[in-house]
Amino acid sequence: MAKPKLDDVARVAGVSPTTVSRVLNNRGYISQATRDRVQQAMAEINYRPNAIARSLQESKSHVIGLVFPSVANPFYGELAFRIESKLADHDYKVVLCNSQDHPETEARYLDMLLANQVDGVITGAHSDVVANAPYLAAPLVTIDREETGRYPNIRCDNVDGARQATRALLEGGARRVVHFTSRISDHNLRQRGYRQVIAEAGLQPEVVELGFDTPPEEHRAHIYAYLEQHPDIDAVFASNDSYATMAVQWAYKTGKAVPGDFQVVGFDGTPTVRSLLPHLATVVQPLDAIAEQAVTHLLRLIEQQADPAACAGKTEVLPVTLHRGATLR
Amino acid sequence: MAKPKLDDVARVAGVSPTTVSRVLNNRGYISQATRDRVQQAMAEINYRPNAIARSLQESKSHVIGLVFPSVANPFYGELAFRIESKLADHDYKVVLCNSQDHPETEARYLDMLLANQVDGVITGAHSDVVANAPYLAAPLVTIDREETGRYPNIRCDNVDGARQATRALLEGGARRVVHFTSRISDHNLRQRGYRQVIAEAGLQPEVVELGFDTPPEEHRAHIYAYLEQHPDIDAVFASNDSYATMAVQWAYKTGKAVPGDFQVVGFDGTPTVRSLLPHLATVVQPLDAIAEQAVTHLLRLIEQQADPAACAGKTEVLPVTLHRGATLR
DNA sequence: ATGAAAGCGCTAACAG
DNA sequence: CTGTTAGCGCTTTCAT
Repeated sequence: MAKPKLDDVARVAGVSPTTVSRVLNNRGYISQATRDRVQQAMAEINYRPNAIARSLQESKSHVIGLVFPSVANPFYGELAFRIESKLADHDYKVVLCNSQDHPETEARYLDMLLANQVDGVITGAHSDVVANAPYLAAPLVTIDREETGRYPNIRCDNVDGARQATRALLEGGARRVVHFTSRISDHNLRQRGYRQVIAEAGLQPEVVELGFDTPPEEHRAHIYAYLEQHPDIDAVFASNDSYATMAVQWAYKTGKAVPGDFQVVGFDGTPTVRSLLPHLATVVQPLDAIAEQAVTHLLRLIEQQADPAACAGKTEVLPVTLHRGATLR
Repeated sequence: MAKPKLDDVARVAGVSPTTVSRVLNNRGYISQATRDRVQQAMAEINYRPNAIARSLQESKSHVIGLVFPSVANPFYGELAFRIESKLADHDYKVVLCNSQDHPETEARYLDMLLANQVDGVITGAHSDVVANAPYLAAPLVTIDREETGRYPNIRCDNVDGARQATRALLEGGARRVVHFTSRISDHNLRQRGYRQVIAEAGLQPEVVELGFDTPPEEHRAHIYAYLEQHPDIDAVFASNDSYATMAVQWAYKTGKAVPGDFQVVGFDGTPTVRSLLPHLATVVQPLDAIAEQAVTHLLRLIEQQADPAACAGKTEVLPVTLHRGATLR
């Protein structure tokens, strides 16, 4: 037989649909007797309310869209896990979207999410489509981006992290520190921190761009080749732990002593990477705080219907910590 | 102003809602002139169909529930990424659920998903709630479980992987191979493969249970303590790469030569781990094939309304490959 | 080729 | 305390 609906419960219990709805939502006055009869009827026919019909009625889906480059990347995987868990505590579901940093993919996902009447969106995508979309129908919070002036942004203190990392390398005696990054940009805050400290030390910055959507093995080849060609580089500050690990592996392969001859610091420091590679020095992002803030901000926007314009450019910058591991002198 | 609805388009275009619906879905006959007028009206008021209303009407949500222990774990993160991408190609959305292997959490998620009228469920959860639920309203496919007899299961060849790993350790000269696993069980196929090869070699199996929902650092402590107390262990077969890495780290710390004095093989071999730790020997699961099969099976169940009973116990066992790395002699 | 009316499953006025 | 009625936004008979 077909799925029982509210009307079926009403019929079995011998009451009106309204009454059933009332006991379901615990609204209004109902006699204990009726309540019991209704509940019994529900149990009897194994009734489950249809959330879609409800959503249509209240024009609220209780769904949040999560747009990330890819949860295959532990940084986003960890974040997605935390965000989903926290949202679940508030009875929100999460629709997962892996944009792979393709602008068109991102745009398609955004469209899809809006068509699905999501109550909000959290995005950590790199491309600019989502974060620069004109004001959306749903509240949106971005993670780890430069300010857009449009949507709130939650991120760690990238400049400070980069400064700490670079300074630590110099204090360890590095004379030539290269910075590997995905994309060169003046807005890139990790790059900015690196450049600051390098300049303060009277050195020349050396930033190598590895590209976003190229496969990991190309990054590796690029890193190896660069280090090969510049043998007097004695330190690497990488904009993520994957690049950092590749640099360390190159050093091992080449027979360089780490951190004796060659120091490395990465960025992100997810639990996954720190457990797998405890010796890797890295700037640790406060994943939990980021997730917490993103969720809190979004829910505030959704629930108290805070004025989006007011929260527009709001940014939350969370502190990082340097994990010194054993690739730093 | 409020979101434009289909009726608004109809009014602007000077036609009936039915006609608008027709051009929207490309159904029935409509004159080119009308079609154009309607499309223009849509563009004019920036109309987007409401997917929720549609879902209610067609009683089909185009949503798949994905229940995993946690996408913070690269194995599930990678799988989630692939599954979501493949489902997106077929216009299905994914609702993400991290059950953390808590049976009650899993049960709650399942309830939620059914209330939300998902068209199907894919689960890789360890606990038995989902996989042993009585026949559900929606098709369900499980990943990496023993057969339930109820739902189709997609998995890699755990027995073969374990056999290959254990055999490789023995061929490398190991005399005492311990197996670290999450949970001891006769149904555990990796354990079974290990025991088979150990028995064939006339040795005693040695299986250590580390527990599922304990934090990683407890696993590490447990592994270190066990190895400390049994100094003549010269090889480890771990049921995942996290345990394997811990064993390797213990060996480094203790000054044992790897693989000279101490060999290690893990399991899973996700791209993440292989990139971070290329030297770790591990049984590589065919992630892409697993995702592909899971999606294909599920869509088949959903779309051609294949008889669930027919597909019930169906299992798909995919081949693994041993990555020898450098922790294996 | 187009429209009127009914209904997907539920909730919210408004009565009583 | 409970029921009647209308409607969320869309699709779908059934007419015309």
